[in-house]
Amino acid sequence: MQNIITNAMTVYPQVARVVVAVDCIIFGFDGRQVKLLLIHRGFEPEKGRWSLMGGFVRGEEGLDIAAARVLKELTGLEGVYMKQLSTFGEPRRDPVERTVSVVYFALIDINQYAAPLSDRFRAEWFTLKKIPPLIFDHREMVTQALVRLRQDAETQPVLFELLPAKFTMPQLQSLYEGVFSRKFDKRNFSRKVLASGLIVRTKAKEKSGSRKGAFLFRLNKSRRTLRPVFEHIAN
Amino acid sequence: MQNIITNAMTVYPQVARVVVAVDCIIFGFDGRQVKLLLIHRGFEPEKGRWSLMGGFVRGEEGLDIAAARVLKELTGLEGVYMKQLSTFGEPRRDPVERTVSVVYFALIDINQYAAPLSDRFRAEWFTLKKIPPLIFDHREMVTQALVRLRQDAETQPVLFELLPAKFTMPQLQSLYEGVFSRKFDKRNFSRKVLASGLIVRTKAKEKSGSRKGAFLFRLNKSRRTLRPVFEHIAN
DNA sequence: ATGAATAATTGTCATAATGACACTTTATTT
DNA sequence: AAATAAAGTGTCATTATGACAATTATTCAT
Repeated sequence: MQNIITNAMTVYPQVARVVVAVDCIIFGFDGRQVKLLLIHRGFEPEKGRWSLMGGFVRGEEGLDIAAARVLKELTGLEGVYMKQLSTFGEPRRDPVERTVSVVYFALIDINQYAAPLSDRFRAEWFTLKKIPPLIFDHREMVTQALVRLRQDAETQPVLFELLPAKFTMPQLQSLYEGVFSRKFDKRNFSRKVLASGLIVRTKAKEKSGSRKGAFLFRLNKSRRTLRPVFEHIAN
Repeated sequence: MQNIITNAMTVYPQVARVVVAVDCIIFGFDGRQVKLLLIHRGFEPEKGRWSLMGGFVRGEEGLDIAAARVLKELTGLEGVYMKQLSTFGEPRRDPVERTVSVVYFALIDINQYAAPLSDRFRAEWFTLKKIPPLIFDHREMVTQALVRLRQDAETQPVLFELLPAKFTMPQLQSLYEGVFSRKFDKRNFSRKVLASGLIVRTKAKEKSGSRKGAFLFRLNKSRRTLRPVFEHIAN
């Protein structure tokens, strides 16, 4: 494997070169609440303060790859599907040196990923209402991610990423309520979700957390977008 | 004004530094069709081929600022509101040197901005169906921008950015049809748009392009999102 | 065994939004 | 005055929505 920049290659003259970083925002759902994963930053400046999972992009590494690597290194999480959110590049956002940061975000089912997070990593989950002060512009990143998450969730069935393969209707509703910070009527909620044809009821029941037990649902194999696609101007 | 990186400042050791660029995608509407603005690239490699408006971010310059400057330099356009789309950073996307490009996009009313584009710039408008081959990954950037534009237009009244202050109902419908690449029923279309309360009919008529003439509409002063916000899961 | 307690599940009705559909109006041109 | 071209407008059947509360299934306590 060779270095991509060899002596023979032309390079753009007179152009500033800067450090490029990635930051990862991981939202999780534990069946009750939507949470955000944070770590204690491991190096100066701001060492020890709460931070998103971030790191520098390496020479021969694409952005998506870098984000996956950084997440793995700092939390042990692997195979998490992350989407690019936005890029932050104010000249002084990082006091050490100009750093442009590409932000990724993902949704996961906390219970599914509980194991890797355990010991050697100092990552912790925070509910959205109790996010501690974060370094740099990380708080702004999270705010933007939430806006985007809600926007996406309005038009696409993305929130199912946060659930286990089988889930109950009350869990699904809590999830939506958590993400949108509001309550829904349970009769209307289930009517609407079922009408979408996206989920199917199984025969099994989940029997913890309630005396009666709740039926488990799963995603319909033939996943589609909710309603052929939402268009406020249609036909 | 000082340089932000002084000798006294610590810098991150062992970290790769790369060129950061911005590329601008400008969508326009001329009353009939949605179009894309392109220029002949002015430097090697790929000099002379069609390209988005791009340039390098300077040392002390934020990303938004850089995008506005680059657009101005290459097209003369000023005061265009651009939104960040996404960042492209595959290691070999630019064959000269690794370059991470932050992509911005905007919507404008072509007629309003006709003047600045005129002579000394070699920018040209292309209909979406006749986009020529573009350099690097610019075609992919445009594709993503269109997806995003449609997504945004489904939930927010963004398309009005593409229209002059006063516009006719048939123009508005053409715009939506152009962006979504489909036809709408004019009765249902106007019913729906009017029901949103977003636009108001004026007494004036636009009398070119039709014998009868068409009433002019304007945006309602009290702009809101179309319907309090679209939620596929609500209440 | 019985009853109390807890959370899940389910239905109605009035109103609003949607989609399919075609004729009338207005002003110009011939 | 008639033809033409595009703009403007109405109905109806179907579906989606939002507001609303009683019933069911199970466990726990007595």
